[in-house]
Amino acid sequence: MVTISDIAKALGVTPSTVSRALAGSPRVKDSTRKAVSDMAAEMGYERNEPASSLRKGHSNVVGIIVPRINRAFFSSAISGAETVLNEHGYSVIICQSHENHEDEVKALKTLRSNRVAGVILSHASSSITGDHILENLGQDTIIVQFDRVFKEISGPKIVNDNFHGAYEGTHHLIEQGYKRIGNIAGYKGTLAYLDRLKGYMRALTDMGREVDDDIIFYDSIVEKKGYEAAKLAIERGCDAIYSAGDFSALGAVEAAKGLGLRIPEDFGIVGTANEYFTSIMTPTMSSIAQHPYEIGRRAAQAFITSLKPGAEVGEVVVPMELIVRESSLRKK
Amino acid sequence: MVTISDIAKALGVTPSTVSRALAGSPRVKDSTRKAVSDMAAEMGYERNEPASSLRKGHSNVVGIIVPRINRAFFSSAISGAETVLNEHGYSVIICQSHENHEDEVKALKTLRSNRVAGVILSHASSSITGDHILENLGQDTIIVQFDRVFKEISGPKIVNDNFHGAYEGTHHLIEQGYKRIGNIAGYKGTLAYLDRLKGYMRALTDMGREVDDDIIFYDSIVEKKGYEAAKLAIERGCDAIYSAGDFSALGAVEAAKGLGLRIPEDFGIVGTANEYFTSIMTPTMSSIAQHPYEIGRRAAQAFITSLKPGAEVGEVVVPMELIVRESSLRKK
DNA sequence: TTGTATGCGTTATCAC
DNA sequence: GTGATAACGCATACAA
Repeated sequence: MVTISDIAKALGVTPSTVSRALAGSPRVKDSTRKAVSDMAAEMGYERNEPASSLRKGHSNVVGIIVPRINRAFFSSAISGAETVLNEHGYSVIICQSHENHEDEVKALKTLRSNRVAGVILSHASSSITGDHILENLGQDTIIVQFDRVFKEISGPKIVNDNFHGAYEGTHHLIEQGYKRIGNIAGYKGTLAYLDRLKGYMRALTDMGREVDDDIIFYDSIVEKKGYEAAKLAIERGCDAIYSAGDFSALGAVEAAKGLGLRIPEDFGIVGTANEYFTSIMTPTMSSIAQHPYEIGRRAAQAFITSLKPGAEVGEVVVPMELIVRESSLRKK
Repeated sequence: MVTISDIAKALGVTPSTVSRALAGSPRVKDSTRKAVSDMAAEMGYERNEPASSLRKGHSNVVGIIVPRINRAFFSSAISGAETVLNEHGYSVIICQSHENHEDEVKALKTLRSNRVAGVILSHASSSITGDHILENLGQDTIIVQFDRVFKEISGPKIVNDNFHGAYEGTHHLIEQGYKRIGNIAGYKGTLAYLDRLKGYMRALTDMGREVDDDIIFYDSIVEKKGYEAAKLAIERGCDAIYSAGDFSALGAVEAAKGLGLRIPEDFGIVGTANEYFTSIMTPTMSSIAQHPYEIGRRAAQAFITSLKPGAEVGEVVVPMELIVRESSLRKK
């Protein structure tokens, strides 16, 4: 492995000069810089990152913590973030919390141990507050939150425009002539779901409808729960459902079909996330698309921006987009 | 940040003793070890990984390189690997090659720069040989390949049992009474696809059928290509298709439907990968399931095993599993 | 079983 | 604009 000392010797200068030249310091002659970078290339020099990190007190690595990597939303967000960070010379360490608070704490400790320059995270559903985040990271570690965020932690937050997304989805169902629209609302504690709920409610009241708590179902947005919620909703007179997730919306489709209802004629459904299967199933399902890759990109950009002292990013709201398909299209 | 020196001072011993105690060296008194670990916990000590890595010459990090993170197969594999590696005290750096040879080389350089202990990788489709892998990694870096592997590179290789998977899928179609079975075969250069092709051929010959190159289609296994291939196959008299991918199989479904064929009565289809949508579409699609999470786990275990000098892992073949659904089930 | 001494490769602070 | 020097925190070879 070739070191800066090797380059220095080959060039008859000192390691300090090489280090400065490689770092692009203005305090080094242009010709020297050129000579150094040429020689570095020729000798196949590559910086020893651990040494650099030790000396500088932080690494060129950004940690990303998500509940699970193998979920379309998160893997796309990571993909977007990784692409941007690489362009800026940063690598990415990935940690999964498995929706588990303790694992999340462990991940934070690991990242601090590695002296990461920043952390991009979407917290576990079992993390109720963000205290552990600040406690387990260094003071100068940049924290970027996305999707699931704690308002009380300062710094950039990249989120879906959940309110308007849900608003549009619900509004669309009303426009299509559905009379009584239930809501599969997701976990009560999670901000993203709360915003979707608010959008749903606002759409109802804006259109002169009543909000009825009996047809709002709080729970995990998995297929099975969606099925159960939809059955109850139908019992309670609903002719449509807005679901905060696509999988629960899929469950709702099955419930409606099981009860002999035709979709969209008798029962309308709009889901959220625009999962791939929504465009393939029969009938195809309307859904509110999120843009996870873009969210990941924005999160990484927020990190890069935050590197400059004094720069503030704040909250970035990424639009969602209603994709109308067969499951909610009653009018022609 | 508390260091081993701080602990040493607090305990009246030297840093070396603390270092040894923390590393679990046998050359330290039990009582001392206990005192050290208690004090470390009390003071909230966490190892400075960059310092440790610099000293040791390698880090507690494993690099994973995949074409794209946001593909179900790879994100699941990463998830499995990450889970196992974390249990053994390793972190994971993720790199994407974007199917691009140059990006893959860059990733290897980055990982070497970070002095990773090992690399787990599935190469880009544009990497024809594995030379760059050895060239850009340290001698003692453990290399584990999975899914797409270069035989010429020694070390553990974790692969699907592509041959038997494709064999079973094809065999099943024959058993169901389909007469002329085409093949959407994937890229010609990739070993995994080649093995599927061999399985397909072997099933045909075992059952006394001819292999006809006119109904084997080599190309990317995306929906569009599957559509085109299936149209040709049908023109050429096929009444069934085995596809090396689910998305291309989906294209085949559309082609058959478009030509007025009923599935499975007139046309049978078996895909590969068992993507989520296969169980939701109409008709549901038979597919040969892979087990990416398990493959990731095995890859990580192979790395851990390879840590012990002298231990050899070699090739691990993970079974695939035919999931029969409506698209190929003609007999009752 | 513990202590002493040294160096991993880089960068920052001085001095010139 | 460049050089000398020190220090980041840890792990090991050697000595005791």
